[in-house]
Formats: sequence, C-alpha cells, structure tokens
Amino acid sequence: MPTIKDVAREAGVSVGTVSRYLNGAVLKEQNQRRIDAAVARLGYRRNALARSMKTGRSMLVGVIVPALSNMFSMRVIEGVEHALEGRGFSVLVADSGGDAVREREKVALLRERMADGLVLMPSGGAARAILRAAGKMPVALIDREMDERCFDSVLVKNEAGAYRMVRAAIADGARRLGMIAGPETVQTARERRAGFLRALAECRLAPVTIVPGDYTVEGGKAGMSALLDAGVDAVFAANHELTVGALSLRDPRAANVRVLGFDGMELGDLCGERLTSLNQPMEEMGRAAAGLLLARIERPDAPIQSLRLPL
Amino acid sequence: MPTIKDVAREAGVSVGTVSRYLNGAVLKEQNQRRIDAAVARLGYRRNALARSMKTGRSMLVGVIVPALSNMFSMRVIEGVEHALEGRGFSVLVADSGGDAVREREKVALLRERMADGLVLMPSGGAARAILRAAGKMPVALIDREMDERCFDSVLVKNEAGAYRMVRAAIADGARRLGMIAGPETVQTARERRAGFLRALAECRLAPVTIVPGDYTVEGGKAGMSALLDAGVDAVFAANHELTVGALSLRDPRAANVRVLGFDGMELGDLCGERLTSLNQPMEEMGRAAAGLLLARIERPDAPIQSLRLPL
DNA sequence: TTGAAAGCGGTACCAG
DNA sequence: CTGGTACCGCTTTCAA
Repeated sequence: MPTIKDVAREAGVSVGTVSRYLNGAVLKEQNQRRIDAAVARLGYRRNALARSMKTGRSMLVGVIVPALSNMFSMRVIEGVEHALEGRGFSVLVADSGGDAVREREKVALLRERMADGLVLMPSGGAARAILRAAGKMPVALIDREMDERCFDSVLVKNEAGAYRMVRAAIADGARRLGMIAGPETVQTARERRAGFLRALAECRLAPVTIVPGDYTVEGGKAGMSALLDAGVDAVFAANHELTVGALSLRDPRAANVRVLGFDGMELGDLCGERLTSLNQPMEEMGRAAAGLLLARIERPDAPIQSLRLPL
Repeated sequence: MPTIKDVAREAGVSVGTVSRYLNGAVLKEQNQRRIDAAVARLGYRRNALARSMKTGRSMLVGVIVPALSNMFSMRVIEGVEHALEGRGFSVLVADSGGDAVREREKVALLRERMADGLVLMPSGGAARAILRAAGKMPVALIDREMDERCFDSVLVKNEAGAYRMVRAAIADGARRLGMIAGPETVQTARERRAGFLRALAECRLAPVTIVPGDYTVEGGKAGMSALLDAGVDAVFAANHELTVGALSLRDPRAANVRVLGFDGMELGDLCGERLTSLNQPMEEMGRAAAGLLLARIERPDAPIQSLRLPL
C-alpha cells in the first residue's frame, strides 16, 4: 500500500503539498501533473483512518436497530445510507437484539470508533444510559422519543394515522373492532393504541378486545386467533409483523374479518380486499434521521428537533 | 475525550504500561488497580482509529449488496454481523444499486477505510475490476461465483434444489410448467433454470414457457400474467421478489395454478396451498461468508474455497 | 506556492 | 515488569 510519502517522493514534492492538492488546493500546473501521475502510477489511495485521526471526523455513522432482518429496520438503514453516501459517510450497522445492555455496548463501540453520529432505534427507555455511552456523539432516534428531550428524533403521526384508518373502517361498516397491540413499553405502540381508542370512542363504540402482541408474526397469529374467538369483524394490527401474523392465521372465520394493518406493505396485493394498510415512509424516516444527524454535527448546540412525518 | 496519556498520568504509570494492561498483560497488582481507577474516573475508552492505525487491522468488515431493502441482503448482513460481532468486528454496509461502477467505488472506499475484509454480492461479472479495487483486501462472494476462481464464495445448491422442487410438483400432478426466470447474466439464475429444465427433461416434459423476470416484484407479476395466458398449471419463480409478484397478480385463472417459489419465506402462510417454497438459509450464508473471510484474514494464501450449502 | 515538522492516540520495541 | 520512544499515515500550522 503506497502512502502519501511515496507519492511525494515519486512526484518530487513534499508530503504537505500532496496532501493539500488531494484536498482540493490548487498548485503549480507542473506539480499537479506530477502528483496526478505519481498517484496513478502507484495506485495510491489515501488512508481514511489516518485522515480521520487528524481531522477528528471519521465520516462514519452508526445505525443500531433491535433486529436487522426486519422490514422496518432495513428500510430505515437504506434511507440513512442513501442520504449519507453522497456526503462521503459510510454506515455501520449493529443489532442490539432488543436488549438494552447490548445496545449500550454497541453505542460505546461506535464511540470508540469515533463515529460522527448515530441513528438509534432504542430498545429500552434508559435515555441517561445512552447519553452516557454516546458521550459527545450526536444521536438521532427513529420511531421513538425519550422522556428527557435530549435527542433529535423522527416519528410518524401514529395516533392520527391509526385514528384515521380506524374511522374509515367504521365508516365502512365495522362495528366489532379488536386490536393486536404492541408492547406497552413502546411509545409508538401506545400512540397507535390511543388512536384506535379515540376513533372508537368518538363513534361511541367499545373495543371488543385489545390483545398484546409483542410485535412478532407469532404474536400476530395468536392475537388474531383470540380476536376471532371474541367475534370481531375488524382487527387493527399495530405493526408489520403483527399484520403478517394476523393475515396468515388459517381460520375460516378470518375470511369475513377485515384487517387494518400498520405497515402492511406489499401484503395488500397478496391478500386482496381483506387488508387495508397504512404504510410508514420508512426510507424517508431514515433519510430524515440522517438529515437531523448532519445538522447536529454541524451545529451541536442547535435546539433539539422532533420530526413527525405525515402518514 | 481522555486519552491513554491522561490515564497514564492519572495512574502514575507510563503509557506503555497502560496500553499493555488494556491489551491483556498482567502487571503489579497495585498498578492494575490504579489504572482501573483512572480509567473509571476519567471514563476513558480507547480510540479504535489510533489503534487500528498502529496494528494495521481496522476490525471492520464491509458488506456490499445490490439493494439494502431486500430480504436476502438483509438476512445475509444479519448473518455476517452475528458471526462477527463477538470477534470484535463491526459491519459496514453499502448499497451498489446493482451497478458495477458504483460497486467498484464502494469496494475502493472500503479499502480506503482499511476494512479487513469484504462480503460481496456482485452486480456484474468483472472479477478483475473488483480484484483491482480490493487490492489485498480479502473478498468473499455471496450467491455468486466468478469466472476466475479468485474469491471465496458461498452459494446454495441451486440446481439441485430447483430440480427437487420441480420433480415434486410433477409427481404431484403438474404437467404444464412455466418458469419466471432471473437474468441470464446471474449465475444462480442460470442454475435454477437448469434444475427446472432437468426435472422436466427427465419426466419427458417440455416447459410451456420460460419468461425472463429480472428479479423484481413487477417482473413476477408480468411473468405470471404471461404464463397464465400460456395456460400453465404450475409456475416456478426463481427468487423471492418474483414469487411475491407471481402470487400477488390478481387473476381468477391463478387460483388453480400452483406456484413454486424460491425464497417464498413466510408467504406460505399468507397464501396457503398455492405456494410451495424452497428457502435459502440466508443467515447461514452470511455466517459462512464471514467464516471464510476470517479464515482468509488469518491465512491469506490458503486455497480458494467455494461452499455450497444444502437446500 | 511550498517544505519542514509537530502532532492525532495508540502500540511495540528496547533498555533497564 | 516498567518507562521511554519511534512510528502508523495523514493534516496543518509556521516559515521561507
């Protein structure tokens, strides 16, 4: 691996000159040529590590999610990557497994690597711990806020979205509605639930049941099964996995039950009229988080922002 | 951010001593205590950049895929991450967009970052170009081999898998079979096609049609539509996206056509008996690729390996 | 415009 | 076992 020194020697100029040129400075025509030639001849590429070390910027951004192979995570990661790659940043991914301890470890690891920022989909709710592990490294939260307003964040209007979808279903004839909800500990899950309840309340309906669903396909199946037993005519599933689960339960009674899904995605095509779904703009959320991060890297002391994307 | 020097001063020992201790050496009890105390007091974390610079190992592994928001990519990335995180490596992801030029750029970028290795799902077939961009950085290919046997690789037994699934369908009564195939340029697509053809040939059947499908959901729909026109009774879709497309086409004639899908995943539950699917062990493939990479990092000159995982 | 040199934060070698 | 120090490859003053 040739270094900048080799290039300098080969071109007959000093390292400083090469460095400046490589960073955009203009120099005497002749020297430029020589350096270009030397770079080409040697196949020189600059060492990003050494560079980062001097500049203090690693051009690395981390993304920590509870699980990598999950529609939502993957789209968010894609959004972050697309928003950042043009700016010279690379994306480091890590999987917290939904565990707060591992999550903190990963955050600390990113700090050791001098990541310039971090997009986090937090597992737990320990803002202070994350803050400590992150140090001065900017953090943007996705799909979650934290009690203390100490991080930028991007979410969608969960309550309003859920409300609207449920209202539409009621307008469409649904009367016995049930919900497969996400974990109480998850803010967005609570918001979706709130939207569901408000829609019902405004129509003077009571929910048939709300079953907890832990955001897994299995949970969706189990929930659907329970709701069918309860005799619902419509089911609101609070996220993608629950929606998949609800739709994949094989039960003859399911045929007449409409499913309202959060992030049903392309499932609509597969299942036809049974499903109405509300899709979060996941990639957009990733892009937005990246944007918040960049902004904060520029101005660390700007006021905290919490974005609510429309649904 | 405190440095190792601060720790040394605080603990009243030399930097060398601190460094050694942090890397596992044993020293005088008293000094260990002092260092531990200093580290805790200062909240010291070592700088991975500086460390990498000296050791020449970045503990970074890149994964380049044609598209991040794709089940297969994500599972593979997950596998790589899980296999590597325990060993202290972090995973850098990049999206080539299926474009050979961008791909080479990303490879070069990873080299600039001194990545210790690279898992690549190549877009094109230009082994030489990749080799050049990668320099001495080890590369493990996923789901593809290259003409010159210059990279380790992990694939599944595509031909055999396709063959088996198609034979089973024929045994089950299928007689007019069609296929929505992947791009001719993609090795695995050719293998799956070969398996399909062999199964038919052995049963003295001719394929009704093979339509090209470019591995997208849209392609799957279009292909399915064409095959229905041709009057098939079974369709083999060569990857996940094509399978989704085939299944989601709304056409009454589709009801009696069985779909054989590569990587149908959880679609089976959603679509019931229409679908038979063969799922690649994606995460396992990622793990295997990571393993190959680690092995090669250890012994750069070991013979090239091409793994074929069973289906 | 250019060259020389001082680090960035570690590691590893060499004496002691 | 420990301290001192050269150096990894680059950027960035500071003079010339």
